Amino acid sequence: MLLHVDPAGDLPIYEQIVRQVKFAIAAGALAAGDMISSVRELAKELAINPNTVIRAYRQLQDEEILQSRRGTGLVVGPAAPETCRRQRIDMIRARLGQVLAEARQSGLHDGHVGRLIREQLAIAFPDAEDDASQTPTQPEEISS
Amino acid sequence: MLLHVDPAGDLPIYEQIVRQVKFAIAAGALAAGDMISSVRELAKELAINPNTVIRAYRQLQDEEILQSRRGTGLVVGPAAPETCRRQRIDMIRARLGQVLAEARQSGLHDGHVGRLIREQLAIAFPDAEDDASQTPTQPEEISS
Amino acid sequence: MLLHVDPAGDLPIYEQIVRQVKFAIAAGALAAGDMISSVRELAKELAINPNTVIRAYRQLQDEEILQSRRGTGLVVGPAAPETCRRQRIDMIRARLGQVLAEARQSGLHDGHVGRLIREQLAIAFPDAEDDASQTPTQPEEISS
Amino acid sequence: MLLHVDPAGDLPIYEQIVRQVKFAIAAGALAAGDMISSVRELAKELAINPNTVIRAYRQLQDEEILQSRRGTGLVVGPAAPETCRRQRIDMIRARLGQVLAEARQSGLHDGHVGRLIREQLAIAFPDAEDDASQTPTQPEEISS
DNA sequence: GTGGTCTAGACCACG
DNA sequence: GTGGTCTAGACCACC
Repeated sequence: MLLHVDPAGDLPIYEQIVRQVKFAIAAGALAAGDMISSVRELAKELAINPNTVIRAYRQLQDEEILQSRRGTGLVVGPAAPETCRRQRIDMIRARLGQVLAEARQSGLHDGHVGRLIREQLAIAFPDAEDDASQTPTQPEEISS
Repeated sequence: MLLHVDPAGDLPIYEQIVRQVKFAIAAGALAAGDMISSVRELAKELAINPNTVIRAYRQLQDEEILQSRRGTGLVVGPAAPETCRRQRIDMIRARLGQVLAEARQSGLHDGHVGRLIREQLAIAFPDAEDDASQTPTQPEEISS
Repeated sequence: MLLHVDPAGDLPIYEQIVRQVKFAIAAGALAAGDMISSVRELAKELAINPNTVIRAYRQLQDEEILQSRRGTGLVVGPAAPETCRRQRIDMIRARLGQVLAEARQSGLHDGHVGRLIREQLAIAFPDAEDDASQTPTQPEEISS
Repeated sequence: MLLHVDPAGDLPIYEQIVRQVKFAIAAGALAAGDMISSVRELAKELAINPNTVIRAYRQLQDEEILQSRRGTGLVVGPAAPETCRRQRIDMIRARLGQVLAEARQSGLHDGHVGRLIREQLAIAFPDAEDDASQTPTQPEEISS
């Protein structure tokens, strides 16, 4: 399992693990029934304490993303792929909603927000031919 | 000053105050030179610990958004409106960038993201005629 | 908060805490909005490690039984009483179903099972006038 | 031998085997002197580790439910049927006592509990005309 | 004072 | 080998 954590990030390490496992499942890198890295393995790989991994795995079990096979290890649950794909959408939607609501609350006009979105979209998805804004907008200054 | 605080929210209370004051200034609800609620007043109004208000005001002073006027109280600094407007843009831009980066990392295609953006934009800015996507997009289902 | 744990019991200590808190809420000893013993307090009271209490409290938070008020402590969530009362019923129902199913699977006749039930019922509810069943009780709804 | 094991269940696999063998003997499906599946056979049939079967069989030998017949395999011991029938009663009694005690501890009234019992009884023993209790049965000995 | 995160290490049951 | 529980103690942010 190829995952990476940043001990100095704003999210707790265990949360970073939880999210990355979910992303891996959502993206299909882990399928239902697959075994996941053992606690000790992952702890060594990430150079963190096993308890931190245990905590992440436990949360995933509580959400029924992982299932414990006693004495054997943890496997991806049957409903996990669908759950993870759904959660991913919901999370993005919620966070988009938050930031847009804040944008409005702070007095920003829709025009400004649209420009900001196109700008960031172009950074995040450079390969896509600017899909949300196929109008020939000249890259004007984005000011207050 | 009409601000509202959620003690169960994900952000610290003092941070919520800081942001809302900045938003109020950016939106023009508070102008340079205006006086701001006293610590005791605001603490009572929001039913929170005065120390929390003090901490928020102190941070605003450190950023030169507020200025102490001896014997009178705190007033909005002369450069505050411009500062707040600039910060607001930077913040929205940064958060948009974050959420879009995560969307990509989680394996979402640009098409999905575009739909989600238009969806949330329509919620946050219901009056604007859907500005970031002036193409005649059919309102298809947004699924996985 | 009057709770008691048995470190030698079959259930983990943290689980015992979780259940007893739920029982206390279901029974009305703790109402929505009430603050709960602090982690350190309870840990000292029960002579166990604070981490064990934290784990129990965290699980209760995950189930939205408790809510965290940053810097203040944990309070009983608004929906907790109803949730706990419902869970209590569901748990008893499930365990009854299990043991009865096992009784049948092991070849026990309904007559035997009936006798065992009356016997244990008389022990658990000695004050109730005999077993709860030979009266022609109208089959009302089984609710909270 | 028709037994079934759930690797994700709450009981250890070896315990599940032990119980099911005992149940089969108590119910008469296995009689004294009958041979039992070999370790390898059962392990293959259940798709589990032979060590797990060994552990289950060993426990059954320790309880003198099974006896080793040199060069032949394991057979059901002479006293096994009676032992299993007795244990079955004791187990059901104990578990009933537990769940009823918990019901009381959680603040449930005897009326609720009575209803729950009748409800689950009707599910577990659908053929018996309602619950076994409203007949004035003389409290005979509870034997096999 | 409060909860929250992380580390370190012991001990156990299970397969 | 696997996960699970518990202890001990450090450090942090928040109120």
